[in-house]
Amino acid sequence: MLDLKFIRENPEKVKEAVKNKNEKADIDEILRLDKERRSLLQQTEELKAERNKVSQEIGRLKKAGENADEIIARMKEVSDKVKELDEQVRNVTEELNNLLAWVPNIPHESVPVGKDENDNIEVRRWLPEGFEFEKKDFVKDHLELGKKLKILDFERGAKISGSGFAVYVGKGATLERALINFMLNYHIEKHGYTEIFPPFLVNRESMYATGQIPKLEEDMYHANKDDLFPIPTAEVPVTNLHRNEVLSEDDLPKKYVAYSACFRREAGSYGKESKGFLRVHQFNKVEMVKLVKPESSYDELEKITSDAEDILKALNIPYRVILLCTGDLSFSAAKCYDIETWSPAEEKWLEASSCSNFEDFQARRGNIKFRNKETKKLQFVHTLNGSGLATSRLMVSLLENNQTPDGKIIVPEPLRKYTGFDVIEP
RNA sequence: GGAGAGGUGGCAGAGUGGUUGAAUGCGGCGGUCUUGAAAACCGUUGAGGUGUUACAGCCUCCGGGGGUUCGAAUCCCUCCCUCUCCGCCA
Repeated sequence: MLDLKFIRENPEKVKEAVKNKNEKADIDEILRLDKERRSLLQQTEELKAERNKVSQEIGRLKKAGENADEIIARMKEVSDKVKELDEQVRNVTEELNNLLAWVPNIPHESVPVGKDENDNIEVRRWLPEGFEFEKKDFVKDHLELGKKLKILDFERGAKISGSGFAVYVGKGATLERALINFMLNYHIEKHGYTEIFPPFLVNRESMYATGQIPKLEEDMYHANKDDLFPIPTAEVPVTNLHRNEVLSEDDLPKKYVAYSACFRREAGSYGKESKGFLRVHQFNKVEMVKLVKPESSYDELEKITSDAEDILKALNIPYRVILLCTGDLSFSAAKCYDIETWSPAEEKWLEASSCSNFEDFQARRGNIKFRNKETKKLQFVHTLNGSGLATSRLMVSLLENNQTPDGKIIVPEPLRKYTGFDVIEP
């Protein structure tokens, strides 16, 4: 959520952000409601001030045993009027908040203005030694590999749950688990994150705070009876750990890493991009979340991105880092890097990580503050998160890049102590 | 699922209709003392909104929402949450 005061004072900036992000929040209507609300507020507050004053006077009169019937009758009228105005204020405020919930965060000045993913900018790429883009004859895609090696079973996933659900079998399951453990331990030991194992179901307030609601509500699963949402990412429960809290400045930055399954309806997305692991309704992800002081959030964004990259370097997987343009930037983010890994079979880059700075957008929605030692004032923290990383797309690159001409998969060295085997063969 | 207790400021904890935005303690901040620190002592210390060049002023907030009343932390309704005991259960 943006500060209403900021919108009031910088309507053009906000409108530009809405336009550049391909959103459609009605800023003029917000300004109109804001004006109306403040005017109503002024009227009620004046009446309330009078009521408070006279009510005290009534108290004094009664204590002195004097008659106050006449004043009480007059105050009854004032009170009724206040009630009427309060009702109006309530309605206008609700309408205002509903609109405000649809105003996206403003992109950082370093974010290129653009329409869609075609305007994103590649900032760097990293390739293993001796890597070649040219497709080799023996290369199979992850579906074929998964089937031949009996480690992935999408047919049975579809049977028991529906399309877009994977079953990991045997060494495939072990490899998945190894990846998760490897990534968690790496971030804990080498990057100093604190591990969180969060609930996978969260309430509506949590979904609102991180910005999934209202805009993306249709993409979320929902347990109707209890109004709980299966999390689309561990970002939601972990960022919400400190919702409605005042943190000490000494506690910042907070650095958390969490494994979770992630659940997404992916409503309306189908076609080419959806085969096998490229788009699934449930996948595993190790997520990093940081709560930091505002002045350091952009340095922290670079760090969180490089923390994610370290995993890929350790696993020797080719990747590139993309700076998203305004049109491709998510609703809540001010700046975001995507990390894409190479799929030799698809011959394209697959998004495996997204590292974002939300500045105080989520913190304002979730009311996450800290006490600034210097100014002694309360201030919103800045929140960031980055996938470190999502296993599904990573698994595609991992299998495809480590396959041998005779159809085996060589397990990357760092994973072996977690898998207990070096190779997967038919 | 059943029975009971409770949700008050950063924390603990008083307060049951009229100068209570809220006693007291802890914590925080500032100071005195000290070579320095601790202890002790003194002072100070909630948030949001509106408004102002800046102050001031005013309004709201005692889990959320609604109601009664001239006036609500205090009374009523409703929802949520936490804890204890019992039951069921991976």
